[in-house]
Amino acid sequence: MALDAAREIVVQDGIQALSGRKVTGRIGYTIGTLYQLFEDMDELVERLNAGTLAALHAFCSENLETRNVADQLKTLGLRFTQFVQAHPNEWDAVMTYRYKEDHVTSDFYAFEIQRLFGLMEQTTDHFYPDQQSKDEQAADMALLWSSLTGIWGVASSERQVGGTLEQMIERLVKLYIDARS
Amino acid sequence: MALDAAREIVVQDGIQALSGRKVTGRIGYTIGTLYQLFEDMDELVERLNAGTLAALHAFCSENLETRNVADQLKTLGLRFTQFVQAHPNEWDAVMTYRYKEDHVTSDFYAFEIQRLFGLMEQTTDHFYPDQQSKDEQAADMALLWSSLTGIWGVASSERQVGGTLEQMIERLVKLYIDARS
DNA sequence: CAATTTATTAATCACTGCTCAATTTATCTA
DNA sequence: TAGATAAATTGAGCAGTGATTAATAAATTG
Repeated sequence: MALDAAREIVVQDGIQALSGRKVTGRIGYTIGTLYQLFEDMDELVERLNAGTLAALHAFCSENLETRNVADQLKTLGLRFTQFVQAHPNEWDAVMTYRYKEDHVTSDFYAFEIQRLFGLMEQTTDHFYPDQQSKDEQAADMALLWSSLTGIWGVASSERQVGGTLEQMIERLVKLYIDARS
Repeated sequence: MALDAAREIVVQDGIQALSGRKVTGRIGYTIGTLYQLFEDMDELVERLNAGTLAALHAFCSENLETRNVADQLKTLGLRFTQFVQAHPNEWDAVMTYRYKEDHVTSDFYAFEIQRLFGLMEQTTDHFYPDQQSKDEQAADMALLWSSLTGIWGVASSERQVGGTLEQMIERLVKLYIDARS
């Protein structure tokens, strides 16, 4: 219930509008109860964001393997764009929420990130045929993921430098394919 | 005085530790005075961050043109790394501070961003010889800048996926050069 | 000197995350 | 069923936050 309410608030008004009292108020409880459920707000948001990443993975991975290999990465980029545009505030929460200084990433969150990396690796395997180039691939995937998130940051700051989110992601994918083909 | 004090706080304890009362307390004033100087905290932080961007530009641009053209972009990437590592909290403030919903970017801030873009264009001009490819270049610069910021985000989340900041930026620059050569 | 303008204060408001003793509700046992 | 134990829930309270504003203090005028 708490997580559902939290997601509702984020979807409607963004992560900035999320507060513990709003969450509990929405489900007919008071603030104290929330801290029986979660250690702190960080944990609540981390669970919320893990759910968003799971939804992104589900959306990106459906029927992906049926496509021809060459276009899989482009499809992945396009689907990422579509998901983020369909869930702007939830994605904003994933990208911009700042955890406390001493926060350590939970396993369930790391799992979702890992799963997304796996999806990217799966679509780029043909660029890295031999086994010893797997480190190269991992580094490239990290680069692609970094760029993806960076592009979102710039594209969502409205100043419209560099074109739309879709255009920029398309450009990134093409740049990568040009360099690795 | 206020901006200096604010920078001190950010340098020492990070943007999360910045508050209006801390700033004014440090210079022997009280909170009310701060709102005579700045409309709100957004304006204070924006001026602070503009100063950081100006310092980055100064550091990146010195003696850059004396180097051979082919290595200028690599140098730029390396200097970015050095600056960010030397000023982690100030750069974190630039990257992670979230302005209010209705905040519009000030001219002095846009100027600093534009100046950095100019520096990048200057080092990549040889990839875009004819005039009609200038739009391509602008889009590529936005992509590079986006990726740079994204890399910082991933590299600074300590989980050390994808290597160090320096390694990832080097990889980005190489990828770009590979694709555009 | 007196009037006016400017600078500064500190109380106040509505929030936030978080804690914890007290209370209520639910479950289990004799 | 009655009583004891356990679990769930409350809400006041703390220490902060950004922002406002009437009152006060200081500086600058004519």
